[in-house]
Amino acid sequence: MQDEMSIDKNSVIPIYYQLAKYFEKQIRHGELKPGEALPPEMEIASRFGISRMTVRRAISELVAAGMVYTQQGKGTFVARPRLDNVVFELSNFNEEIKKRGLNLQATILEAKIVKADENLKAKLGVEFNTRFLFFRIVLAADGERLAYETKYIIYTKQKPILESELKDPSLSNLVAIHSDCLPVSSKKVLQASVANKEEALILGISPNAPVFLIEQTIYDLNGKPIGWGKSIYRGDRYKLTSYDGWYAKD
Amino acid sequence: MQDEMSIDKNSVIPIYYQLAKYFEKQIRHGELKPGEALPPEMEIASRFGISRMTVRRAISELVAAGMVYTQQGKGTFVARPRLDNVVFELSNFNEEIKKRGLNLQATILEAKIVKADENLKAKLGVEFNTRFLFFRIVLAADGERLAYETKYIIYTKQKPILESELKDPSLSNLVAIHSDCLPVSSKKVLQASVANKEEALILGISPNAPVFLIEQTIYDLNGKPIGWGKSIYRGDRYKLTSYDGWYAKD
DNA sequence: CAGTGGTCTAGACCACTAT
DNA sequence: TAGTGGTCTAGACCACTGA
Repeated sequence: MQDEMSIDKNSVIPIYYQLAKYFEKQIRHGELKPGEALPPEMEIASRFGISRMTVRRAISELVAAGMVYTQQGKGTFVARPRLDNVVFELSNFNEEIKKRGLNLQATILEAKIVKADENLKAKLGVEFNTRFLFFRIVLAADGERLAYETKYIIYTKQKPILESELKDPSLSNLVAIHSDCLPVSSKKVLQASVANKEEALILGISPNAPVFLIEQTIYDLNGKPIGWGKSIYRGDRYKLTSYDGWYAKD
Repeated sequence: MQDEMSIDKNSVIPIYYQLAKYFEKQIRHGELKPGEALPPEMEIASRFGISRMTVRRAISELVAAGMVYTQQGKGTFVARPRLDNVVFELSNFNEEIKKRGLNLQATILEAKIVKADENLKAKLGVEFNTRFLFFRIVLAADGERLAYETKYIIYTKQKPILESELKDPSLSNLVAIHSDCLPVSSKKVLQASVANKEEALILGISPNAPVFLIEQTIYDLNGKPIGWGKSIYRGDRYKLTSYDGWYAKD
């Protein structure tokens, strides 16, 4: 029982962090198995000679990581990893490309100010005459065209539009710059689809080739839609990956 | 200035929770804008007549929600909502269908014990003679076939396989039941694809119709793969939705 | 009832930031 | 140097659980 040696109270590393890592290691090594209880908080505190609040801080880290759960009046128990929550992360396109060391290129096909038409009115529920910044861009990495994006952004300020702004395909930034609205939430819908003729031509793939279709709507503080976009990603060049359970993060 | 009225110290609702909601409301109503500072912790504590630790607990809730961030030595500031992290959640297929009030049906097409072939050996890196439980199922809702799944699960126990077990298409449960390994992490890769002839026939769609293809690998504590599965979802019946930013959760 | 986790206090010292 | 957030303590009382 050299538990106490695992915690250095004079270290620059916080005690709660050392303690959390100590239990995390026990769990990862199988010394504490799912369903088993951790020692009571007071026992941990006295065993390591630290305060109960510090123990609780450590446990709250493990709770946040999904490795343990607490039950009032009963104790703290090792959780069973949940692997059935499918969470796919698609990092920002720009960042993703740059991370791979590729040369990102954004080509603006069209950019203009438009008034809401029937289609947009239905999608966003805006008044008929609302003005929008509309543009279409193609994203390419090392000369290969990968994505085609069509976007509408509410346009309330009179600020001129800089070409460089359009090359960062982040809807929320553009909304922040060109409207008085503050974008606070966003809904995206991802579908599997096949390229139509226009998309196939623009992306240099054959019609009916598989693509990801992402529709994004951006909302302000009041839940009012203030931007809409559609993105087509080449299915043969793009994958979404999801890691869950107790991923390592040491 | 009736701030103090917003906190009821005798309520059953914890003070830190009331305080967090108080600031959340200020932020949502635009009284505190992105970039602006919250009052110093000590000032909040004395203004509401509570302890600084309780204030910190409240702020940590807001930090976890992504609504504020702290900077040591400077202060606590309202965050700008991040809307560019695309995170698609696909809840467990069973739960999703049941939530919609549909009648879920799982049909087992095939189920047997197999030894690892070259393909599986390459994918999972296991020894040649490892035995696997192999099965294929079709998932349908109200008579309509929606998904087709092929799964391999390491089979170390001699337990008989119950038909009902196979009807819950959760890989991790099956691994837990039929192997000595503890599944702790999972990797899933989602692709846009088109149905091949076999898949089209089984799902009752036309060949080359768009589908989601999800490959899942399950790992044990040591990072050793202990299960693999491939799922085909009808693209015309399945969408993934992502909400981010400051979503409401009152 | 004893034992557990949940909340809260009133201090303390520290590291970091700005002036 | 003054002001901020980060960590930690040694208590306290509460709500919930199970024997």
